Amino acid sequence: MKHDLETTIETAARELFDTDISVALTHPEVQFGDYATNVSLQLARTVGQPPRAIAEALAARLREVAPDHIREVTIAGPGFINVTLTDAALGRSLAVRATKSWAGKVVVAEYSDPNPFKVLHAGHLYTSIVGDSIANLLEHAGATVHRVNFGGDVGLHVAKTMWAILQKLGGEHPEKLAAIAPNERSEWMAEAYVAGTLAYEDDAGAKARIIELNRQVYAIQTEQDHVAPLAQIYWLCRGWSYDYFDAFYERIGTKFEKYYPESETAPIGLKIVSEQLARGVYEQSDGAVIFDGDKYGLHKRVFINSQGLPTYEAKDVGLIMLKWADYHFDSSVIITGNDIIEYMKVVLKSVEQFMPQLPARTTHLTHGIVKLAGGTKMSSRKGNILRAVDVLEAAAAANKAVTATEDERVTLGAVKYAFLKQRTGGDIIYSPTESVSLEGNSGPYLQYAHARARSILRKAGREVAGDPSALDVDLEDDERTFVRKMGEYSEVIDKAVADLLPHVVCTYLYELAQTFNRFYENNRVIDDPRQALRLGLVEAYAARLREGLGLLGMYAPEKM
RNA sequence: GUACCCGUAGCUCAGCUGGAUAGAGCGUCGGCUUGCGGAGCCGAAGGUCGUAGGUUCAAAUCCUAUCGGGUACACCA
Repeated sequence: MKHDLETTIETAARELFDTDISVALTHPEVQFGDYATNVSLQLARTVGQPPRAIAEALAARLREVAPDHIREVTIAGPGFINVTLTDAALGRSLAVRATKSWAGKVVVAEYSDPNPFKVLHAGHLYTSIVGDSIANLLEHAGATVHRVNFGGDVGLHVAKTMWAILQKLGGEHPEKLAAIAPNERSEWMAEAYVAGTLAYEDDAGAKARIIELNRQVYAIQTEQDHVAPLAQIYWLCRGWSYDYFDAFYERIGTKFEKYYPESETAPIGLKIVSEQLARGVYEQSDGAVIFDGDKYGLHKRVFINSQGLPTYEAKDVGLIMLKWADYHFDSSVIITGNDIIEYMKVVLKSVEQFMPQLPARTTHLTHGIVKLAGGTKMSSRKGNILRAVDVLEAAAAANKAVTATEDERVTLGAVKYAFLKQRTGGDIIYSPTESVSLEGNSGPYLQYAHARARSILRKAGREVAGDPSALDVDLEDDERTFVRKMGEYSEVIDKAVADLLPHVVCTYLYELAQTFNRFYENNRVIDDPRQALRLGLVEAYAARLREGLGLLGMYAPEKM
């Protein structure tokens, strides 16, 4: 309907004024109608007529063309054209589905990216939730999405943790690891990382040993050594980290089909960068291999250090190659923090020099960091971080205090919604007491709204629901406002998918629930003469809430 | 220093491919329950959209400058 109207106006503009203009209808405030456009204001200059005159001419044409869809066309203000649909046409808008704009496309979505041997902090929770929702949006639009994860199972952070582990064990004694209970492992390793990092900074002897351990860990990987005591400790603790990640992802309801450890991408990156060094893409500088981004308005970065070890840059080159080999994707979406925007530009620019189709298919989406209210900055280095579990537990405590229930699916919904309702890109201010609120514009508000709608349908019984998209009665004002809001659903989803912005869904669902709550405050559904119609509307409403919450990775409860 | 991002109500944020009186939530104050789920609904107070110019019939939205905050800029990830 919307698209038809836009085309109609564009055609009319061409015929009446011999001019091409792209029309994008908007939803004005209810008082003005269902759709509005300001094309006549835009055309006034080129056409050389007053905007209201242009509007009148276009309005007249609209009235002729679609009398069965349009109830009224009015001109308002300086020259806005406002269109009010017939109730039947408005009802038909409920049957419109979101566009399958990604149908048939293969997408690799990389997000979360925690490092083994380190703790999962609030930022990982945030990036995982955002990434999961974006992947959901792509899937909903028809894409085949492969969710993958990238992390450093080699590197200095591993060596730091390993150093402290050796201290704790009193040497290379892998057998002593059996004494660590499974539920204590992640905490035990997190402590080791903090201790190792402090030692690296404060103790020259420890620093030298850690650097040596770093080299040894690389060697364990390249030689696939599973026998030496140090190697046994490494593989066991590495496994603990992945177990810990899997448990966390299961808890928050996301799942990856593949981890790409840096140990796998590093040798490939090293090989590719070395090959392309010979072809002049990369160059030698002070003993290292760099890419000179200055030529492209970017900056220089080291891909292979002067010891011949691949840096993160080369590992990322290897990752791109592996993803391509594994999936031959139409699109690769990488979701990370803002801090690596410039870094990623350099890496992609370098790959563009020898495989231009890969960067062309890659989209780097970024988000801000999670800040504690009050401006405290978190550092896993110092150990004064807000861990992912801390956020979940603070939310659980808030939920319990308000509702006396402990449904983790509701708690998780509160956290996810609190993070997702803000536009991706900026920093998130997290306050344990306020951010994860259970009222107002919050996850539980929407979950409660769904439970409430389902409750109405349950109470009414199964025989009553009709198909509101085929309604043949005139709508009352409150009903009409409600239907109109529901009719926007597919447009909103299309927009969220086009921009890959989950908060668009959040904003809409909240407005939708508010619209229903206002309707429900003043109108009966059950035992009303208009029960059949209204139950149909409630059913359509509940379906939208459920689907929309699903896109956000949120559970839509029947009761709560 | 260079580049990029951000500055909208007391707080946290929508709105930003220019358009009709700048919207929510929280907080504050005041109402609604002998009714299908009150985690709800209604109302009030609260804003020079950082500042100054510019473009335009029209600027929170585009351009320039400036102030403030953040991030990134060679062997960490």
